Amino acid sequence: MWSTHDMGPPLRLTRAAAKARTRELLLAAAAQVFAEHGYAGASVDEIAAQAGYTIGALYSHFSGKDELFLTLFDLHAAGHLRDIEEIIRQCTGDPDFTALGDYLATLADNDSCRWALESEFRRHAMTRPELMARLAERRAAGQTAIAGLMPCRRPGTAQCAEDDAALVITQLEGLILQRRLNPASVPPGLFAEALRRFFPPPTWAGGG
Amino acid sequence: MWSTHDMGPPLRLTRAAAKARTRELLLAAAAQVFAEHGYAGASVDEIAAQAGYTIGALYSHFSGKDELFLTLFDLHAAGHLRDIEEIIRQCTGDPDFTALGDYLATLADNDSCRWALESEFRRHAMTRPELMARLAERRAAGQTAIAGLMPCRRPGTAQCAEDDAALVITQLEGLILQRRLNPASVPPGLFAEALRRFFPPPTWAGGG
DNA sequence: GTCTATACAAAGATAGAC
DNA sequence: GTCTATCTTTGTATAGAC
Repeated sequence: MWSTHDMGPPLRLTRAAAKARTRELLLAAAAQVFAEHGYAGASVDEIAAQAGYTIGALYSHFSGKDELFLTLFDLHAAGHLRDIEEIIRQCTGDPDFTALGDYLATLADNDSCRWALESEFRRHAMTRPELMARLAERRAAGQTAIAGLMPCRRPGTAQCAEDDAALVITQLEGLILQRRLNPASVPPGLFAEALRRFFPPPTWAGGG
Repeated sequence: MWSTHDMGPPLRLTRAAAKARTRELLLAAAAQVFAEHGYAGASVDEIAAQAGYTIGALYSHFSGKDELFLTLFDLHAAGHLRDIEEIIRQCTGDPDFTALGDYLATLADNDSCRWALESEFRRHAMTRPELMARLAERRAAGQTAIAGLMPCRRPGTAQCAEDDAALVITQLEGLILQRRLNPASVPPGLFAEALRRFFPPPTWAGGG
């Protein structure tokens, strides 16, 4: 036995690791609560409780509600970029976008709180210039990454690829959000259909 | 003189009209405040003050914050449908969508509070099944209206037009929201470009 | 590092005066 | 129909015990 009390094995977590774990739990809980109630409607009390702690613990990790929110705001920028990289990876070897369409539908269906949270970020940013700039910046980065994939309609103009990338991103994002509201209206095949419009196959399928 | 006091002309508004006017002022103020702070962050006090009244007046017109929000929610559904009708009207006689593109850009630029409010409606609906159903229903109506315009890729299937309409709506809406975040990334011409992808011209412009 | 207790402020809603 | 005053709840943040 390791101890006089029935504690099981000594926690293998170092103090630093334990602290980091608490922080992660708080952030995950915050994501859920902010997604459900919005920034103002979320109470730090509920966030702490959702994570299995009390406000005291929360305030020892974050200066307050605002820092918690801004931390999530930036964390989700990273997640957004990872998604785009995954989408780009799946583009190769999936000429008719069936697999990628399924992936995007799954992306919409999982993480129920994620898209509500993104909507809250957007609304919040819309009335706060400094957040709006940060959001625009992160979206521009994603757009440039997608632009590298675009077949250029009018070769020679880089702007053309950027414009097309903006179309792809807003189209896919719009479809994801619509699928969350009404899954039947956006079957996985519709994602593929949308993508085929932007990335036409190298060979023409003459109807007949 | 009309009165012993310096009141100016007797208000031409009937009592019913005056009441309706107060109601409209309160609704307009509520739209602004909900857009800026979200549902939970908006205080009925600020809404009333913004309209030029106090809470007492507000509560004589609405049962509370929730009824105010839901009334706006349904009012904006009507505005949404009017937009779509206007878009459809502009489609005729605008073969390359230049005018319609400008119109959509203007739609994004005006009513700064409107799109923040729509984002709030969406986020709110995402975690409330009954609101989600109402929102999905109103969007389905708009989609069907657009579907009537679609050239059918695979004639004979009505589902095809509905699918294409879903693509058009999510694309344009996504562009409008992106333009609000960063106008430079979505010039008016990009709306036109997007529309041309869905409504190809009857004659092919052979590159050359 | 986490919890309990608490100070302090803000907001939703109601009652009654005018 | 609108305003003022008030009740009550909720929530942020802090202080101090362990």
